[in-house]
Amino acid sequence: MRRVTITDVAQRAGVSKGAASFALNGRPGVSEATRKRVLQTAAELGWVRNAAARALSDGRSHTIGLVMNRPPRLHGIEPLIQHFLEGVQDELAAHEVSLLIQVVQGHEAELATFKEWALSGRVEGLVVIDVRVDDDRPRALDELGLPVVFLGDPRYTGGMPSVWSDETAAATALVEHLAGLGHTTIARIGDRGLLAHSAARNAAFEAACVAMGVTPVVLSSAGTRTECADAVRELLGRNDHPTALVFESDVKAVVGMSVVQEVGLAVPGDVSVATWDESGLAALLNPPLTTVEHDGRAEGAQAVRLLLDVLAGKHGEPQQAPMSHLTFRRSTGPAHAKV
Amino acid sequence: MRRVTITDVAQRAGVSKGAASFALNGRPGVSEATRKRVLQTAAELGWVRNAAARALSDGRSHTIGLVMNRPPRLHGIEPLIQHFLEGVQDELAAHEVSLLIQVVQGHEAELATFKEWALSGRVEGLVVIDVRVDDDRPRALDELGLPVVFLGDPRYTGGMPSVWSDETAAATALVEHLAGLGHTTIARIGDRGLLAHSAARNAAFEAACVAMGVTPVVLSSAGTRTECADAVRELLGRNDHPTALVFESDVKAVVGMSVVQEVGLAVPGDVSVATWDESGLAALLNPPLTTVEHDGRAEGAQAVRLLLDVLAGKHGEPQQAPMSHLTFRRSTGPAHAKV
DNA sequence: ATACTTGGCTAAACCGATTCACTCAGCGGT
DNA sequence: ACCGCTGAGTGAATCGGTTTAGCCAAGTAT
Repeated sequence: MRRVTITDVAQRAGVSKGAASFALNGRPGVSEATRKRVLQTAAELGWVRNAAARALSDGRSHTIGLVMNRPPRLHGIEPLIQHFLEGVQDELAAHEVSLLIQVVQGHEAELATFKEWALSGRVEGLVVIDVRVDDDRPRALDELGLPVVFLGDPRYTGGMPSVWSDETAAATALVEHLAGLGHTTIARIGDRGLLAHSAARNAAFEAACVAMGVTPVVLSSAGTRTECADAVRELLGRNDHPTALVFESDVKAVVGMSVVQEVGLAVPGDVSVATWDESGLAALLNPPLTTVEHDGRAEGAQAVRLLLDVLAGKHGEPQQAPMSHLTFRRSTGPAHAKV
Repeated sequence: MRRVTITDVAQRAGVSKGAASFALNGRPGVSEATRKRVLQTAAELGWVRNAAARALSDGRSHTIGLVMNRPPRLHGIEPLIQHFLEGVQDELAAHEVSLLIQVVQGHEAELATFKEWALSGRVEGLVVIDVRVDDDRPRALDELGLPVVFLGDPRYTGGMPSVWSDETAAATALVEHLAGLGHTTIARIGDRGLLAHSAARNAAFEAACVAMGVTPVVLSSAGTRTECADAVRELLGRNDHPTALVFESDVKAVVGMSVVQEVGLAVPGDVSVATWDESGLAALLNPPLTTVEHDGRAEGAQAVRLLLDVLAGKHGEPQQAPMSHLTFRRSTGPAHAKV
């Protein structure tokens, strides 16, 4: 059984191909009566627009791209990405745009994908994640002329359109909470590789500590879970080790807490633990974790809205994502060992 | 700057459009000298084949699809899926085929996506994951006539092409290990919703227990992490509670171990713990987890190879994935409480 | 009554590739 | 010298839409 084309619909409805196209795309040029008739015959015949033909003729692929360049075997897809993708798809579906995802390994492969996509016209725009502080993708993409929205601080994207979150408020609230519990040395175990959001959290954390008069220890060497474990082991081996640990993600917090146990310390008795980027695990652990949560789904939707605006020719200023939110749980408690 | 088309390349190389196409696609019909000249000019001009035009003219989209219908807010993308996607992409990249991913919520939305893709010609074939024991997608896809490879036991796919793993060997080895340690009641906390691979594991686990003379307790109600925690809490509250717990994934094992601690029991002192589907977390926990691992990446690549075979007109029998592998770690130990 | 607009529609060009039906030159065989 | 054959290459049709130029009838202004 042959596929139904717009010509079939037009014939059956007794109009020309062009008129059918107008009707099916909601443009002026046909009477309401005709439009209705065309739409109905299309439905009857089960017509679905051929994606390739449309892309070829209107010069737009109606597809946006996303490259996941996450070092293999290091971190799994941290759970955040799923919520993010859900938000992306929700928003795209509402506008009948598809998402092309490419999983690559390595920076070069990522840039090559961008170039191929741009030149083959496969995507009209990109959402770029995992912005780094020394990121060269903004420049590369600017050269390619491919519309793009970054997920990260505009400071690192050359002012190109982006969605980012100011972590100051959450970091301050978290540090205030811990300082209030009597902690005087607090460590943050961040990612390796200087991801922009990680760097922003580092800075916000450090500033908050200084403001509260506590000593910050900031580690940015824990990209992998193994490195995270090693970092915590080293931290806790110090003489005056920190009495509170703040992690970059809940999975890393799990790893960190294992190390705490392993060296014979208790949470929160000896060491308090908190984390960013929680994924539904925090409340179920023992003890439940204090977390800074942000809404990955909302960010995904927001990024797509911004990208679609840019594609529609609007300006596309960087936008701030919804504020992160702090939830207190039992993993943080009074520091009694010292003070 | 206009995009470079094949016409540009043909003109510059002094041949017809048709000849250029032959040359660029490695088909007979042009001399070696001409082919080389065309390829070189294409490279010089930076020509990249327009995806839409090619799809339209040769009637193939050179794209396969994958729908992720994972209930939102329940489990995150369990880590396995990332390795799987990596394998998929590796294999696809080698054949210049793209991957279209759609994240949907709900069964209806998934079927609608299949239909839309089939009718719009957006994808040539599908990889379908998370096969359930009562899955109606095989029938639906058969009706649509869309080539597909399932990731799951062929019993549940109506014999359509699939990649699946026989869990018998791994389950037997695991149960033998635990029985050898003196455990006489062993529980398996599986997923809700009767995923085919989960059911297969249940069955293999149960059979192995019977063969070894130990009492199996099989729960299939722990789809979400919360449900998993509740299930474990209930299990450990029983009079003669199981002394060994086997989980469906490492993240669930983490949740389960929290509950074990919470009720004042120790791992592996009072309760042994093991898990399937590990994602790099198992070795880092305290204690490190005994695991049944399988190679998601290899499975992804294998599924794509099979699908490409099917698309090439070959027959496509169900295939077995590489065997799972058992790794012993400290989370499993002797059962001394009873026996 | 004539000219000018406007709404509704048609016919044809076009997007950029692939593919098919041919032509043409050169070659070998008889 | 003629015939057929083969390999190289051309030109046009084609895929299924979108879009543009233009036509016609009805309505409005003059």
